[in-house]
Amino acid sequence: MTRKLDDWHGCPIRYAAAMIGDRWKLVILRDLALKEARRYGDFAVEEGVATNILASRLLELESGGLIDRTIDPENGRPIYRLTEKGRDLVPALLALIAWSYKWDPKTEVPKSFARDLRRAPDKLARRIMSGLVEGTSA
Amino acid sequence: MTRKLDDWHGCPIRYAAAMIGDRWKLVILRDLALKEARRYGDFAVEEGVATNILASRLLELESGGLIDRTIDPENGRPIYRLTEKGRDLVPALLALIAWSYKWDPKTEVPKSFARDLRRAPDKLARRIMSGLVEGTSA
DNA sequence: CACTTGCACTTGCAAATTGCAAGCGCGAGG
DNA sequence: CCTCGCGCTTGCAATTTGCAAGTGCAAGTG
Repeated sequence: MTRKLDDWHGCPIRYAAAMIGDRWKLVILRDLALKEARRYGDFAVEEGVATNILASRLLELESGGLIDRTIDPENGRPIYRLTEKGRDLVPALLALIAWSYKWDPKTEVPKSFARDLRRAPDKLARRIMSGLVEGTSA
Repeated sequence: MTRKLDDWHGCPIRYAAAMIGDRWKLVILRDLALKEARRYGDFAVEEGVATNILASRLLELESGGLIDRTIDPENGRPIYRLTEKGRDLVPALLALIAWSYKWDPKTEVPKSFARDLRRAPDKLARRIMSGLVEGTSA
């Protein structure tokens, strides 16, 4: 986003910050990982992103290797998907969800989801991640 | 950071995005959680934050309840610490570290740390978190 | 085939945020 | 007192953001 973010390698948190340290990116990843969003118009709908920002974030995520943009042969329109690198963020996203569940007094995380998350986070993560691999959608 | 971030409650990822969805905040939290940074001048040193940005991020983290600013009676200068809410982010930070370890080709995460992280992440998280509770520093 | 529609962006511009450099206040040390 | 270091604050230029409107294109309609 600013000059030489390329240099933000090395330190793991700095690397993660460069890759996903932006509220729109987190929201887009959420939509891809947990809401089955695949099309441009599906992202950050509730939050109301400006379309130019959305476009630039998608580009950054793509060039960071977190998402993959392909064209749907059925209608010529783009389809966005998480790459393996992007899918690997699921455990981190779940950790954030667990945190928000605990600390956001207005949280909307369903109790059942929170329970699964607490009892067997790895299992839940694997289930979500495998559900995201090619062709297992919808 | 922009208008009505107060409304970013409810959805857990959106909440987390509002709280820590910013590269400087992640870096500051890293310094507090993993590098024993406590003073204004200790934060994001390698990354070179502008001091005005640092000041505003510290304020935001404080008003979000993630950190706590107190005055050191010894010398009248501020000391920053993670609150319980802030400490609870450690597992999420570790998940990000694990991810960066895997995907950053230039990662500087020590192998031994990565091994602990893989073998017993919860244990590592607990160790770090308990090391951060009042008075256990230095 | 011309015409409209829906989707995926792109563009222009004003407003907000960022980064940089310099300045300020204060407690400790000399 | 005077100076120094630390923890910010301020001013200002450069970017980035958000909003609104526009463009290109494929598919549907008559």
